[in-house]
Order: sequence, then structure tokens, then C-alpha cells
Amino acid sequence: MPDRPTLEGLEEKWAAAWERDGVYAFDRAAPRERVYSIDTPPPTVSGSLHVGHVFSYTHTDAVARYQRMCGREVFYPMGWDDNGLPTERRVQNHFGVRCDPSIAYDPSFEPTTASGGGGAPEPSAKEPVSISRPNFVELCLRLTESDEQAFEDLWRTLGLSVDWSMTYTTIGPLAQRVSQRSFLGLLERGAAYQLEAPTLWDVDFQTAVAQAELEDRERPGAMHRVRFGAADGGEALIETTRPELIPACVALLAHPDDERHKGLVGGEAVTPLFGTSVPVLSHPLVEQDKGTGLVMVCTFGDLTDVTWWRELSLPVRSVLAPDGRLAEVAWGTPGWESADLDKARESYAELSGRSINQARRRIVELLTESGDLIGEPEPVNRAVKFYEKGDRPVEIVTSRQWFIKTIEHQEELIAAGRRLEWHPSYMRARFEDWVNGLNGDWCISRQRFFGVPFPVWYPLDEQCNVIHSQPIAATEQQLPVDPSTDVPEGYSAEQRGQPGGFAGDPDVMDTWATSSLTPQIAGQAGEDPELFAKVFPMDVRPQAHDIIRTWLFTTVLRSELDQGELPWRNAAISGWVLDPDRKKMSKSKGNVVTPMHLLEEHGADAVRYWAASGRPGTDTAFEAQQMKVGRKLAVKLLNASKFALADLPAQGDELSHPLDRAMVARLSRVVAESSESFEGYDYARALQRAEELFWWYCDYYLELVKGRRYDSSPEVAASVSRALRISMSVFQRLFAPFLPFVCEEVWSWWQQGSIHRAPWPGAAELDAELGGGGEIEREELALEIAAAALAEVRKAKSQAQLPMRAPVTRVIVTDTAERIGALKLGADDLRQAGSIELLETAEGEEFSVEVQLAEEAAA
RNA sequence: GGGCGCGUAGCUCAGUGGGAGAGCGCUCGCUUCACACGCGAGAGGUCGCAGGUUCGAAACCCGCCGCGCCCACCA
Repeated sequence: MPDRPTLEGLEEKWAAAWERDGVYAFDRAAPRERVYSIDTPPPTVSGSLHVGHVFSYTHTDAVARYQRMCGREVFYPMGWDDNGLPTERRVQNHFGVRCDPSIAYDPSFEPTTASGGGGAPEPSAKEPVSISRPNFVELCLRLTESDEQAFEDLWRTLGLSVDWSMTYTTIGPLAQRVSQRSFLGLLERGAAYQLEAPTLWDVDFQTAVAQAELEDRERPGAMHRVRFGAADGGEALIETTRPELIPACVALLAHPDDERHKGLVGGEAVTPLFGTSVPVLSHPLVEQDKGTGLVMVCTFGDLTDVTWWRELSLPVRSVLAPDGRLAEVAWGTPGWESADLDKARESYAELSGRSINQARRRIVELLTESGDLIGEPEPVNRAVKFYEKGDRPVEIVTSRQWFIKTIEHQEELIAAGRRLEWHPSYMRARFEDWVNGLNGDWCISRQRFFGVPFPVWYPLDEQCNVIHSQPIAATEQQLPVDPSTDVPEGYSAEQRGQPGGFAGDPDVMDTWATSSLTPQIAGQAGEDPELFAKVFPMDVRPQAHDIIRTWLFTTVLRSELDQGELPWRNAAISGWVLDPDRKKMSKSKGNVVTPMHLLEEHGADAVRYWAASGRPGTDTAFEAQQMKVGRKLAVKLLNASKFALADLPAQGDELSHPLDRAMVARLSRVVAESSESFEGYDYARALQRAEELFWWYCDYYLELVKGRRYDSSPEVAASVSRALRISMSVFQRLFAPFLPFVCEEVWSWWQQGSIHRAPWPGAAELDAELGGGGEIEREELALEIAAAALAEVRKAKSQAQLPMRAPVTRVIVTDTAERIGALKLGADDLRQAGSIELLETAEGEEFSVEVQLAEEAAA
């Protein structure tokens, strides 16, 4: 035991020891009922970590450590989510490249702007270099490798008790096999299908996106009142924020009850500038009090257009190209009729090739010139849907995509959500809201490059047309497969792209389509059946509340589809870290706090203490002050342990002193509360209860028993010696899930083995120390009153500005007969702790203490 | 528009039917033999507002106000 214990160096010392001794290694020989498995969130490896990661992963680690100490064999893997758009975008910026799948692989390619990875992205002013898909994927892997090392270093410094031998990545061969195998199973059972249909589309990334990846952003727009021609030579006025879609108009709609437009419904209207006849129909979703009550349906301006298009069986008249520009249109061909083809061509030529915004500005000019714009456009602020990682609003583009059926499973998903135990329980509402609000099946294909490919090919007919209806599935032996380079069974490589040959599916799966299988990936479903049976269904999914609709929802869906059961029993939902102004931390706001320097400045235990103080599900403001408090607690644990354990006299066989027994009784209750809190995933409460008692223990109990602890006679010290061993052992273990480094340190001073494999303290063992004696209530009363009297003595000294060791001539404690009787059980300790020469008691109505200081007596 | 959560000391928050609390910050004091990375003491609150239930409400119920998050078919 060191003379002056310190926190410095404990992280390095114990992290190395834990690794060396395999303290956190998962023992797969353990029986199923003893296994506690965690579906760890694989953090998105984007090169930057922030303090929010530390926050929620600490919560999980505290629970993992608690369960491990309870005797469970904890399956706690780490995963890296490196697959997907964030990595692609980072690689593009970092290396100044762009992926072009039509280019052939160049084995000698070396990026020019590479800085070795890890650091901040270096925006390149130069035009990006186009490289092949394999070269691009290589760069993605190179960059994520260094990112993953940085993450692992951070987690080790933070003291996460993961088993690092179980680490997976979402782009690795294991994840690809599991993901592709699951997809093929869905395909075989008809739960996955492909369809050419209107799809949410990001025009910058040029890929489909899912409903779950949308977010609303307020954007200024303008409402334009536009005149359509009516059949009787009259006019029909509509209002729109998207006049550039007038050439894509396929109908006008009114509400069935709307008297104003009764004359129009059933007839036709003519688009301005383009002269295209469109039907005027009615539909109950039209809101009469919006605009003129007459609405233009385009293919496609928003999701409502899709609904109307589908329900009213309207034709498609699509003007938007995948790159977000207005496509060329062959006026005069079917679907592009006009009463005045020259005018339509002339008008459209002004728009063709322009971006949406450019086209909008231009068509407003054209409508103004033609007199079809009524009045001035009226500025409006409106919520526009964006892909959450995108910079321009999502559009709806018709394309062929893969879907997983979800709508037909809504009811069983709700039921599954109700079988799951949510912590905190109210988080389930978010899940149900989301499932109830689903408006389509889950689109999982992305027109991107760094992802898990769809493991299918298609036959080509003699004209090289792709026969999408007859996908050729990869075989189990081929997995993981890349259909852009691998060849389906029964074909040769030369037949790729040839008449009568084959073509690979060009798309990759959305990153959620793979990360929705983290329990199966971590548990190695289909790869290691014995392991999978040991860990699945998992005990807990820890995650933040913002991805309930994505990660949690999709994981439940996949598990229901593949295993027919819940992926886990519990969902432990954590909040966010907000900046001190209670705003969400985000890179764009520039308020992100990175964690490494915090760990260096305050120490891992202190940072963990702050994190563990954040209640489950609750957003917590970042506060360095709390870390200082955590550091104080860790230091206190060092010093109290030293006091309690250094050169401790021999302990007796039993706790005989009333105050010792009373302290242990209190401790027993806190152990019970702390355990109960942990069982309900309320780590914060478990910490708070232990901490509260610990400070009281240091301030009162340790001071009260100091005299006996240093007493030279073994009989006097025997009980307190035993009490100190018991209590320090319990406190050290109660704090071990939160402050693993300092607890391991103080444990090592006097115990064998790691504290993190020591048994969690039980109230029963403490109650056994007390025996069944009926005196315990009275003994607790003695401790309570002795502590209160000591506080009064301190108060007197403090107000007289005297040191705490100043002698007190006389103290009179007044209280009821019963309480005075109890106090006598602890009178000796009180006298000693307060440096009281004469301690008297008196019976009275209520508790009061009269203190006569030596100085006062002298004066 | 709907759902969920929150509103308690300057700050961060605990407290779910009976005494308004903790830590930090602030003020004052103390080299105390575990700890100056310390110890002791003190000031500081209309528990968002208004009703109701109850012997008794910070807590339970109703309404309102404010903040946050999520969702929705705002043309």
C-alpha cells in the first residue's frame, strides 16, 4: 500500500493487467443460463469521437461489470460500423477522389492527398480524381482501419470491459456473409422483393434513401398561384410551392364536397406553358381550406402525390433526372401530348438541364410573361424533407429497388415491442409511434459503393436486357460474394454483360440493412451455431433514443423475420450529451467536445462518474465540474481505503460494537437498493445511493470509530477492525462498475484477484454478520444520534473559529428517554470523536445539544 | 395537428402521499495523526401557474403556460 496513494498511472497499469489476465474474456464454456449478452452498438467510424460516445458506452459498461460481478459470463463484443455513406464521404474528402464504377481497377493507384488517415479531413480544392470501385473500397478500408484503432484506444483508456477478441466490423467478411445469408433467406421466403416504383431519392448522393433516414428542415419557399386553363374556356387556379413541376402535372384534385370546384371535377384542365390536358378529379385527402382548394398532382412532388397517383391510377410524367436536374423530354411522344407542341417544346427547353432551383426561377419568369402567375409569389417557411446526411431536399424518383416487407408485419412488430422490456419504459411509445406511422416497406438498396453487395445476378436475354424477374442467388459456399466480380454458378466470367449471359446486381445494401443484424453478426449466426445458441436472444440492446426508429426497429424486424423471436429481452435507452447551453452536440454547430483530453485531464474514473450520473434515457448537459466531483470520489476511495486498511489490527469473530453493527445495517440496505437499481438498468441510482452513504460513512462513521480503530488493546479494536474490512470490501465492490481503475487499485492492496470478477455484495451476507439480534433498531438510533451530536459539536467549533481538534469541556445532549438510552450505546465513540471531556445526557422533549468549549470556559 | 418527456436553490439534478434535499458555485473558518485532489460551518427555494382529490400534495387527477425531442398526407 503506497504512503500517498494517487490516481496517476492507474489507467495504464490496470488496463494492461486486465488484458494480460483476460479478466473480460468471454468463456463460451459457460452454460446458457449464466451468459449475459450485450448487443453493443457499433459506433460509426467517422474519424471523430465525441463525448456522447463516452457517455452511453459507460452506461453499458457499468451494467456489464455489475452482471459480471453477479456471476454472469458477460458476452460484450465491440463492433465498428465502417460500412456506408459516412465513410464514403470521408474518403472522398480526405483523398480527393470520386468513385466511378465504370473504371477498371488500377493496382498501382496511390492517392495524392492522403495524410495517413486518422486526422481531420482535408478538403481538397482540386477536382476529385475518378477511381474504380475496388480502388475506392481499398481507400475506405485504409481509412477506417486507422479510425478503428483510435476508437479502440479510447475505449481501452475509458476502461470498457469488452472482450476485444470478439470485435467485428460491418464491412468485414463475417458481417457480409451474415447479411447476405439473411437476405437470401428473405428472398427465398418472399419477404424481400424488388420493385420499380417511386422512391425517396437524394440527388447529390444519387441513391435511394429510406423513410427512417429522413428529417424535416425548415426552408424558405414561396407559394405561387398559377392559372390552368379549363375545358369550358374558363380557368382553374391552383397554389404550389413547386411550379417547376408543372410539366410533370398529371391531374388536378378537389375535395369531393367542395362546391367551388364541382363544375371542374370530371372535366379536364390544361397546364400553362405546356398545354397538356390533365383530368380534374376529387379525393378526400384534399384540404379545402388550403390555397384555392384545388391542388396539382405531379409525379412526384411529395409523398402525397405518390398516394394520389397510386389511388387514382394516374400516369407517370416524370421530369426529374436522378442528378436533380430536369431531364430531356420528347414532346409529342405518348404521355407528352400538348395542344401546342411548339410552345411546350419552347417552354421546356428553358428548363431542361437546369437544377430544380434554377428551373423554378426560370419557370416563374415564364409564367409571369405568359400571365399565368397570379399575383406575387408569397414567401412561406415550410418543413422540407431531407436525407439526414444530405444537403438538398429529397426528391421522389422512380427506380428499381429492393424492399423488405414491413407493412404486413406492423401488428406483430407492435406486439414484439410490448414483449421487450424498455428502460426507461416510456421509450416504448416512440417505437409504437414509428411502427404505426410506417407508410411503406423498407427500401434497403443503395446506389453506392462501400457496402454489402446484393448477392444476386440476373440473366441477360439475347438483346442484353436484364431479366430482373429471375434473379440468380449466390450459393452458401460463395458467401461473401461480390456480384460485380464474382460469377454465378453455371456461368463463366466471359458471359458477363454478353447476350444470354448475366449481370451482377449493381447496388449495395443500406448500412442499416446490415447493422440490423448485429446480434446475428456478433453471435455469428450461421457460422458458429454453438456460440449463437449461447448468446441469442441477447440480454440487452443499449442504444440512444434517436435511433429507435432505425436501429432498434430494424433489428426487431430482422430478428422476427429470421429467428421468429425478439433479438433481446431488454432495451436500455440512453440520452444525449448536450452542450452547456442544452443544444445537441453536432459537428455542424461546432460544439462537439472530444473526449481524449478529458480522460487525460480528469482521469477515466472521473469521466465515467460524470457519465454514470446521467439517468437512463435522459439528455444530460456536458459538465466538466461533475468530473471533478468524480475525481474527488476516487481520491476519497483511495484515502479512506488506506485509513481503513493500513496496519489494521486483527479483527474479531463478530461485530460486537453497536455503532459498527448500525453502520453495517445501513450498508446492507444500500446494497439492496443498489442491486435493485442495477436490475432495472438504473445504474445512476445505484451509483447515487452508494455515493451518498459513502460520504456519510467517511464524514461520520470513520470519525466516530477513529479512537477504537487506533486503540492499542486488541479487544477494543476487534469489532471496528472487522467492520472496516466488511464495509471497505463492500464499498469497493459497489463502486467497481463505475470507477473500475481506482477500485481495482484499492482492492489489490488487500485482496487476491481482480475486483471485477469478485462477487457483487449481497445484503444477505451483511445481514448474516448482524445475526438475528433484536437490538439493531436501537443500535441504529445510537449511530444516528451520535452523528447528529457530533455535527452540533463541530458547528460550535466552527462558529467559534476553532480547529476541529479543539477540546470541549462539556456537552449535554438532551433527548427523549428512549433516544438517550440508545445514545449511551455509542457515547464513548462520540466523546472521543468530539474531543469531549465530559459528556452528559438529559431527558427532554426533543433533541438538542449544549456545547461548552474549553476556550469559553477559560474566558 | 398527434405522441413522449421535462419544469424543485445561481448551476446540474435527486426526491411519487406526512421533516424541501444533494453536489457544485458562493461566504466564513480550520495545516485534523486517511485525505488541502482536504475538513467543518453558513447563506440561498411561492417545488412553472391555476383548480381538484385528501386530515395532509413538490409528488395523485384536470386545465393552462414554457422548454425539448419524436412523428404526421401542410399542396
